[in-house]
Amino acid sequence: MKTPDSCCDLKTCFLCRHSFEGWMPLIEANRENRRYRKGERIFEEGRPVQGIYFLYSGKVKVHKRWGQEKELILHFAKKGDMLGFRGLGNRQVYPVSATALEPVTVCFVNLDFFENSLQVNPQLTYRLLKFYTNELQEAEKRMRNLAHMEVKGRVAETLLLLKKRFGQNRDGFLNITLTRQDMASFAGTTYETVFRVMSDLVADKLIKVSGKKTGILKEAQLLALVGNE
Amino acid sequence: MKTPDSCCDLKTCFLCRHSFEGWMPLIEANRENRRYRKGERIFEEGRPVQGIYFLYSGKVKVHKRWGQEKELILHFAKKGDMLGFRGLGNRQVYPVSATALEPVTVCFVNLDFFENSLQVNPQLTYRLLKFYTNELQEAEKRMRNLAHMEVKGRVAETLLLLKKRFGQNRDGFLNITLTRQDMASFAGTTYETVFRVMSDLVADKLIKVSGKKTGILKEAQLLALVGNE
DNA sequence: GCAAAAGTATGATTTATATCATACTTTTTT
DNA sequence: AAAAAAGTATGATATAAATCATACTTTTGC
Repeated sequence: MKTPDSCCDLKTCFLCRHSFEGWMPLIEANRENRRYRKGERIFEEGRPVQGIYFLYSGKVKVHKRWGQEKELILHFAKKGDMLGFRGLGNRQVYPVSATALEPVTVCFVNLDFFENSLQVNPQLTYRLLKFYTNELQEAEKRMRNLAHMEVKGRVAETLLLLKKRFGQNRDGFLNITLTRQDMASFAGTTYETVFRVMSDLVADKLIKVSGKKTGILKEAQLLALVGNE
Repeated sequence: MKTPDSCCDLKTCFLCRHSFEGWMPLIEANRENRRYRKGERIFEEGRPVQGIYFLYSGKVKVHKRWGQEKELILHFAKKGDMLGFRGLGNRQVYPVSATALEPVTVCFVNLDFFENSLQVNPQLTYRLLKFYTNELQEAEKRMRNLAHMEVKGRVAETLLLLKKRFGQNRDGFLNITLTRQDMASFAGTTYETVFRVMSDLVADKLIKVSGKKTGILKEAQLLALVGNE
């Protein structure tokens, strides 16, 4: 059942990296491995916070609902990322959902244990604080972009972010395949518009598309579309 | 020079509230009172982070540039609020600017001292972490709204937020007056559109406007415009 | 393995909202 | 106190992007 990189080694996750040595046995005692199939919810917006998840394999989207129909994807998570930390605030419900984009394995620790870990490991709290600051900066930058940048720029930005986060393989395709709908939900637009913008980008040879794979050809020119940061 | 509520009393600010007793003399030694006139910059996006500010009087807008012309206002700060904390991340530059909307007094502590305070006061770090979590939740909620909510809803939401943050006086007017441009920059739209939407709201008797004062008449109906959260 | 559901591709149409233009008023600066 | 700058008010026009409509393809569930 346990494969080397789909299970906690007590060394790589954020919690383990920033807790003091003596705390490890407790982490080991409190962690729990979980698996999810593609499309499965890891946690759901509005539900009470259960705990924090550390992603060991597979990719996950973190998203927030609007009405019945629409959603905004806030984050694409990969191996090594933390999930559920957005729920640590005063309201003890998840403000977002997380859904597996592929088969996923996580290490789960419940909220009480995580809170205890914070109390006992000041460095963990401090590191997490720094992490949050960066998240907040990112969020507010994207917020401004949603308010003022036009769709083409936002799609270009999305592609660049995907390359940065997931990289491209030797064929020059992104190491992640998303539906147009997910691309749209991240860029804050509709899937038809994503389709049109990407057609333009293909025509201009800034990107290539083959089936559901997308590759970035001219990063600099995409960056130019994003404009002044 | 020192008036009772425009100067640090070593009790009310976030730093003082969450530091242990013995740390107070150091805070006292390291704090610095500063004043700004209306329209003056407290700190500027892109500049190296100097430190953290605690607002003692006056109102402040926190905003982020887009290109030459446009900006998005992220936050309206008032007495008791912290400023500059968005700059605590890895990049040691302010990701936003802060501008006084009225005459302002702040208590300033430099970055090194604030970082030391975090190291020495785990409870301060923990409290700040909780604070950030809530900020991140707020930011991501607004992000989703900018992506999917229509302008009328965003303006309604802005008015409700202003009431919640600043309250209304006995005449039923908000305790803050903003230019249409600032309203627009917060709602992520143009000042002409804000004007039109507010005209509608006045016509429907949901709000009242007198000169530059705005009052909310029917909160429930404004909330309905915002729609499902 | 087949049916149902989800996703893709595209053109036509509509609509919300930005932009432009202009006149007037208030505030700030000198 | 006068001049300049910033903000307000409003209508006309333009446009980016959403919505609608339809056909086709791929994936998923039973």
